[in-house]
Formats: sequence, C-alpha cells, structure tokens
Amino acid sequence: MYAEVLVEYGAKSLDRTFTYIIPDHLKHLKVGMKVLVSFGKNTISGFVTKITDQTEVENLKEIIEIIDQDLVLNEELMSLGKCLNELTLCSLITAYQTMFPSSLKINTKDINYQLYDEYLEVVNINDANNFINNNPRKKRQIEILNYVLDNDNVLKQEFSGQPLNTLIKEGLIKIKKVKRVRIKPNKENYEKYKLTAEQNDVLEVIKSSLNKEKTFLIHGITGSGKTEVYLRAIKEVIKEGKTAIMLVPEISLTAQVVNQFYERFGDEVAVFHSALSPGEKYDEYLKIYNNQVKIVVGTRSAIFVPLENIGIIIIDEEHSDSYKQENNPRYHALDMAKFRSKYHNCPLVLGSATPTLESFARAKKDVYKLLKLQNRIGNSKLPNIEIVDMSLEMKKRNLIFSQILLDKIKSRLEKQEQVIILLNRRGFSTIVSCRNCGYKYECPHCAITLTYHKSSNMMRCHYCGYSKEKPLKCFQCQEEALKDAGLGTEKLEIELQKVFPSSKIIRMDKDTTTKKGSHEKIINEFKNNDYDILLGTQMIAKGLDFPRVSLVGVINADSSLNIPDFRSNERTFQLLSQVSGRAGRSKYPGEVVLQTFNPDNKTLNYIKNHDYEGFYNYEMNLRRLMSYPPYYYLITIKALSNSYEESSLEINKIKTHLLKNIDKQSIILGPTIANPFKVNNKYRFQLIIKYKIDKNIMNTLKEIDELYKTNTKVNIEIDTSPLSL
DNA sequence: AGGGCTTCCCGA
DNA sequence: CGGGAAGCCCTC
Repeated sequence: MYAEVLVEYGAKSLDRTFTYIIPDHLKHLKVGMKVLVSFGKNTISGFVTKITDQTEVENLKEIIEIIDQDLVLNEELMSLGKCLNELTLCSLITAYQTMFPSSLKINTKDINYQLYDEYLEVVNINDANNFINNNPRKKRQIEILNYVLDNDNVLKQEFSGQPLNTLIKEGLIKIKKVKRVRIKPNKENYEKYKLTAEQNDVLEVIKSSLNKEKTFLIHGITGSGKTEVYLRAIKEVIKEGKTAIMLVPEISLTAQVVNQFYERFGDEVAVFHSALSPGEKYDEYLKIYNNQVKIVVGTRSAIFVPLENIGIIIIDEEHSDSYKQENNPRYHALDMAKFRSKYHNCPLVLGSATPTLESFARAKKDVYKLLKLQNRIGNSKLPNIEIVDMSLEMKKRNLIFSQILLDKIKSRLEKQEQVIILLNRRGFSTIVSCRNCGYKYECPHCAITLTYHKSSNMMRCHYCGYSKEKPLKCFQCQEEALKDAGLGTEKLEIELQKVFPSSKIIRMDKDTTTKKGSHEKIINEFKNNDYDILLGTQMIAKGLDFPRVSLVGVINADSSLNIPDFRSNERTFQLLSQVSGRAGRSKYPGEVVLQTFNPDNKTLNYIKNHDYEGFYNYEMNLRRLMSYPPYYYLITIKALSNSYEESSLEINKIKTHLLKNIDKQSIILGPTIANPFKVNNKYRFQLIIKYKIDKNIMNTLKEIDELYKTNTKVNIEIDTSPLSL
C-alpha cells in the first residue's frame, strides 16, 4: 500500500503530494494522519491525504512513523481543508495545518487570557526547612520558600524567574495548575430568568429549524439580550444530543460571555483561541477530539475544531473584522462556518447590532432569515446621542474637550456615575516631526511614518516592528525642535487629569494591556468602581457591560471616517454605535457626546438617531454607485519584490493575463501602489478585481498563483475576500 | 525549504 | 581556463 503525503514545508513549490510506501507495521495508517518521512536529505513531518494500492512512481521510500496515532483529521475536516484551499488559494498543507492545534498560530501580541492559574506548593516541608537553615546566603530563595510555607494559593507570577526556577529545579517547590474558571453551573438562576416576548419569538424560529441548513441573522440592538438567545438555542441542541460552536471576536474582550457559558454548561464547554499557550491549546483540542465536551467557545480558529455531530454554529458580533485572517491562509470564518453548517445540516446564526452590509443585504434578499431584537432588556433605553461641532469649540479655545462634554463629565463625577471616553487613535496620528524643517521620521524598511510611544520614548513601525529611540535633535536640521504631533490616548489621559485633578482615570489601549491579564484587571477594577473614567481606543467599545456608566464621550469621531477605504463609513457606524451602547445599560439613563469637525456628516447622524436601516440604505446607495460590495465581490492581488522594477513589471503581466481570461463584465483596477507601498524592504503593487459572477476567475487566479510558485524574485499575494483595499 | 548541479560571466 | 555567484531543478 502507498500513501500520498504532503510535506510540511511552507514553500509554494512543494504544494503537491509525494508517494511513500506504507510499511507492514504501519498498516493502520489513515488518511488525515501526520507522519514522519525522509525527504531529500532531511527527515520531516508530512500529512497523509490519500491511500492507494498502486503507483507509477519508482524508488519509493517508506514512511518512518506515525506522529500522533490518536490525532486524525476526519472526513469532514479533510474536505473543509480542501474547501479552504480552493477558496483562499493557500497551499494544501497550509490548509490542513490550520486545523491542527500544534500549528494553530499563537499570537504573542494578544493578551494572554489563561485557562489555568499556576500555584506554588512546597514539595516537602522538612526539605524546605533544611534548605532555609543551611543556605543563609540564598536570601531570595529563602524568602520565597518562607512565603509559600506561610501562605496558601501563592501564584507563580508573584515571583520573578531566576530564584524561583532554581527552587523548582532543586525539587523544593512544585507548580500546581488549577483551572481558572471554575464556576459551578448555576441552573436555578437562569431557569427563573424569563425571556422577553421578542427573545422568545427569535428563539422559537431558530428552534423550528434545528435540523436544517439555514442561516439566520439576528439584528439586535446593544443590550437586547442576544447572548441569552444563543444560550437557550444551544441548550436545545444539546438536548438533542448534538454539539455547538460559538464564535466570538476576541476572547479577552468577551470574558463575560465565556463566563456565562461556564455558568450554564460547566464542564461541557471548551474554550479555544489563539491566546492559549500551546499546551493549553492541545489540552482543549484533545477534549474536543475525544468528545468530552459539547460546546466550543472560541475565536476565529475555533471554527476548525474537530467537533462531531454539530447542531448549531453561532457567530456573535458577526461584523467583526477579527473573523477574517489577514495572513495566510486568508480565510473568513463565516465561509468555513457555512461549509460546516451545510455538512452537518444545521443552522448558522449570525448576530450583531450593526451587521455588515453584506449580511444585511443577504437577509433582505431572504438568503438569510432576518430576526430582530429591537428593545433592550429590562427597561433601559438607548442613550441620547449629541453631536458637537468642534470647529465652534476651537473658536472658544476648547481644543480637546468641548464645553458640553466637560460639563457632562463633571456632573457624572458629582453623581458618582462612570464615564467612558473613546479616542479612536487608529493609524498613525502620533508622528514625530520637526517644527523647524518639517522632517518626518519614517521607517527605513517600510514607507510609513513611525509612531511615537511616550512611555518608552521610542518611535515604532507598526508594520515591521522596527523601533528607535526618539532623538533630541532633528536628523535633518539638527535643531532641538522635534515634536510628537497628534493626539493619542496617552496624551489625552494627561489632559483629562489636568481638567479633573481629583478624578480617578484608567486607560485601556494596546500599551496598557500587553501584560498578562492586565486587560481583565482594568475591566474588573473599573467595574468595581475603583475608577471614575475609562479612557481608551476601540477595545473599550466591545461587548462590555458596566452598569454605572451613564456617559460616553467620543473625542474626534472623524478619525475613522477619514481613512481612505470604502468601508470607513461602515466601520465608523459599527464602532460608534457599539461604544454608545456602553452607556445607560441599567437604571442610569445614558448619554453620548460625539465630538466632530463634520457635524453634518450623514453617518454620524444615523448613529445619533440609532438608525441602522437608514444608514444601510444610504451606504448601499454609495456602494452601488461605486460598484463596491455587496454589489460586487472583491479580490486583491499584490506583487511584492525587493526590486521596484520587477514588482511593477510582474503586476502588469498579471493584469494582461487577467484581461485575457476573466469575464468581460468584471472590472480590474490598477495596478496601483499598495498601502503602504513598502513593507520590510519589499515594494508592493496591487490590482483590485471587482466581479459579480465570473466562472473563470478562480481558475485564472490559480493559474497565476501556479506561475509564480517558483519565482524567487517576486511574490504574489492573493486575497479573495479583502476587508480593506 | 535546502542541496546539488549547471550556467554564465569576468579576470587572467 | 578557473572560480564563484546566480539560476534551475529535484526531492517520493
């Protein structure tokens, strides 16, 4: 017998199988297993895609061994991998690797939301006492030992590495891993909780289609109780002996949702996302694989989890960009979910207060079934939103905060209610430039200005990670006139503190949440009323529930409108609606102040009126006029090269090839320079394809991809569902 | 990806 | 004619 094996090298030129002999002692080898093979001079791992009984290839080698007997991709995941490969044009091996826990990428930038706490324990009290008495010089180690002896539940992170590691190595202290979330299922509580009529209607519709492949879109305003509907629908599915996948945008931002799942379903829940450590991820994967859990809650990559017998798939906050992977394989979780919903004949439920135009358009055309939740649960009302014209405020010398916002903050502080301030400092507003000669600091490898980080006094490139200390003198004119222009959250915090010296302000943005658990810490401290004002970037907008927040202020509501992208209106609508939804979620009526230089801007006014459908109609008209999604599908093709000329030459060749082969109705824009033009010393040119129906397009793209597989000078990147251009 | 083999250019 | 860099091809 022979096996077709994909070799685990990332190279595009190796995107094909090689045939190996299955030796007698490995007769139990199955499709979907990982194996060890010798390839060229090396021994590397591979992936079995097919088993045959004959072959024409000569001089075959034998498979050396099976890497993990107990880990096989089942038939469904094998075909899902094929689907991923065809949809995104990634290599097959990349597609299958995406489904294995070991190769699921770990994003260290993400906040480390841990499943386990690591506690320290003394192994043997006598040994410890001996050590303390006989090693008077090892002060720090003794201190730690004494502390652990005297206290219960000592967390590992309370001590720094070196001395502790020595103690562990010496066998004096051991680490006990304890699952962090250990909330006992609290059934009585939720069974008493009564659904609103609206929630009930929505739930009944979903319940009536549990064994059908059908996509629902729940359009529910912020605070309308979508999560409760999800929980009940899942409960129904479990009752029927099936399983469920629930996707959330980012686990750390949705800890509250995850906790609700633990509360309701206890051990039947596995949590799966990219911030888990490799070991934790593997553990959770095995639990799922061995059918020990019925529900998986996770981020994008959780859509590939080996759950069997799936009865429902839910994508919460379906408009979130985080469902699209922006590096290879460039898949959208929604497409994968559709595949699995079809395979399992089960409903797919999308939920959002601000659905993507694509989803809402499909719902309007009855491709999806639209379900609405138009009222907040309890008796709370949507907040009153006020637009403030900052150009008038500027004349009054109010440069950052409008008088109205200041007055409102003041009144909240007096009433001991809480305030959220959003500064959407996305992009590169905090550049370092010279007031004397106008010189701007740019990254030497990328065509982008460096962003200034005050706390470390460093200038950083957000694309390649290059960083450099901010110099005293300007590089060009040698004057001490360097200025960090633009307003970031860091500066805003200082300014706000100046105005309200006695208020307690906490800032949440990328800079303050890099440490483990800092994210949850900020949220909890704010929730416990330790702070008056929470200030931050878009991460404060998502799904958080702070009952005492009665005022939301948005500084510079224009910033995301001014991004040159066809989705910037939509993103602004989503972000500002979402952050507005943080206000007035309980008995304190909510108010929102949007500061802008464009008070007449349509998008802002639809936000003000909580008018999603109005915005939808307005924006759809623009999209139609400009031939953008949802009227057209988009594809981007980028050519990357160290050589400007090569890159430019090849992108033009590609355009010629496209023009010959794709449908005449399809539109090709470009080539233009991509944004940014240079990243990591590679020049980037881009083509944009807009199409409606084009039978040839995927095959043509495949051909192009094939042509450049062995090209070492120019790299091609194709994105078949780009979120931005 | 990584190694080996071929090619091609330049200096002697 | 030799050497070294660059290009090309192959790996079951």
